[in-house]
Amino acid sequence: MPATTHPKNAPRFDRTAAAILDAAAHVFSEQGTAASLADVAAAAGVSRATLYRYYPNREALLSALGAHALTELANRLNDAGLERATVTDAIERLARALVAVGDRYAVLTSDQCTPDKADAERLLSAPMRAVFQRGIASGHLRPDLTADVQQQLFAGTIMAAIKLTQRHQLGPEEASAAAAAVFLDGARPR
Amino acid sequence: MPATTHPKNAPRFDRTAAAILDAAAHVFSEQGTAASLADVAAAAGVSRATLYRYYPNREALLSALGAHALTELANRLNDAGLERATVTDAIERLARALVAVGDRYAVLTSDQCTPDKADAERLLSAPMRAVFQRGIASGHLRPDLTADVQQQLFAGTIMAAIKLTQRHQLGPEEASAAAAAVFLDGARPR
DNA sequence: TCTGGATGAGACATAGGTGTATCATCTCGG
DNA sequence: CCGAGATGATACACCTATGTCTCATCCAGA
Repeated sequence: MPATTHPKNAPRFDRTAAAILDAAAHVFSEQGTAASLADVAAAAGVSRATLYRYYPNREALLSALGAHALTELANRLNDAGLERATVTDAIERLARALVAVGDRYAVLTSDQCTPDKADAERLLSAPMRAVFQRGIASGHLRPDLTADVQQQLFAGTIMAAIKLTQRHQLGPEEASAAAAAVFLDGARPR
Repeated sequence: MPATTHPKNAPRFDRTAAAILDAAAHVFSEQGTAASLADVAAAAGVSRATLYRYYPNREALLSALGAHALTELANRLNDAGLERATVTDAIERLARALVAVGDRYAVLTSDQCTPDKADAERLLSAPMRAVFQRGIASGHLRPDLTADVQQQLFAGTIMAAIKLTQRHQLGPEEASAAAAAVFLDGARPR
């Protein structure tokens, strides 16, 4: 029973909850997480009172949104089978997954609004770090830079790719491919 | 007469103005541009009333800060002599300049607070774009990605480098070097 | 030393967001 | 068809930040 979609026949409660969450993702990614909850409610086609019935305060909404983003991303990373793939492949899949999810949740990374920091570490940071560490150990990634540093630089490239998609300069596919290509091989032709 | 430093013998007016601007850069880069002006005043060692005497409202302060960042960056880019250098050298100098200035003004990029968009274009975007366009034309940069796209990806790498310095994981020198190295040659060893 | 400009402290009105509560209305499922 | 739960509209108190104003004080330069 996939909970990722929002079927019409789902209980009304779940549907409005999801609608609010979607609206929050949309509004926050455009105006920043400081946007008024009134705007979120309006974007969800719901009164302000209803929003507060589902999420008693801003923190709860932000936290729920973070949890939603986290599980969606974790699912994609699971499906990607990072540990069974080449380091190169793993990084390309990582790029695809992060860009696909990130264009709606990128704002959440700047504000520390992770529902549970341990979950984020376990579901995101750890698998990613594993890829970079494996890459360095196997000689597929440069040994002169820490796994952590390379991960940060990769993240920066991904954020740029997300911006490119948000400005409609590139589709998600091309953007993630460009990011992975430049990160792996550089902007200089071989 | 370099205006970049704040000499003790400068008129008191200029000194406090600069102190407020410095404090604003510091506070905003830590708490985001939505931080309270009371916090900025406190960080500047100045009363709230005084801050308002110098900058009548938040927008004026933000605008002045943007102008300050812009001129500082423009000076560095001028000194870098980008057009007289190799594309590779130009990119490395670009990285150094952006990281050196950016760790205090990075916040300003997310919020559109540029004093004058035309100035930003003329002083920053244009020189940078020139480097990337020249690189593609001369075969020093990959031809399969637009100059604009490569510039965005480079910017993302720079933002990551700035974060690395802010977290004290790397010094500004190492961070900009790492960013330039990965951007130019990729994370994969040759 | 004297004085004018700069400052700090604080009061003040305003605006906007937040979270709570109430009540009438709607709507969907049994 | 009917009723319980969901919703919308609205009012409310509260808080925080903003921008303005006044007045006493301070300090540097003439």
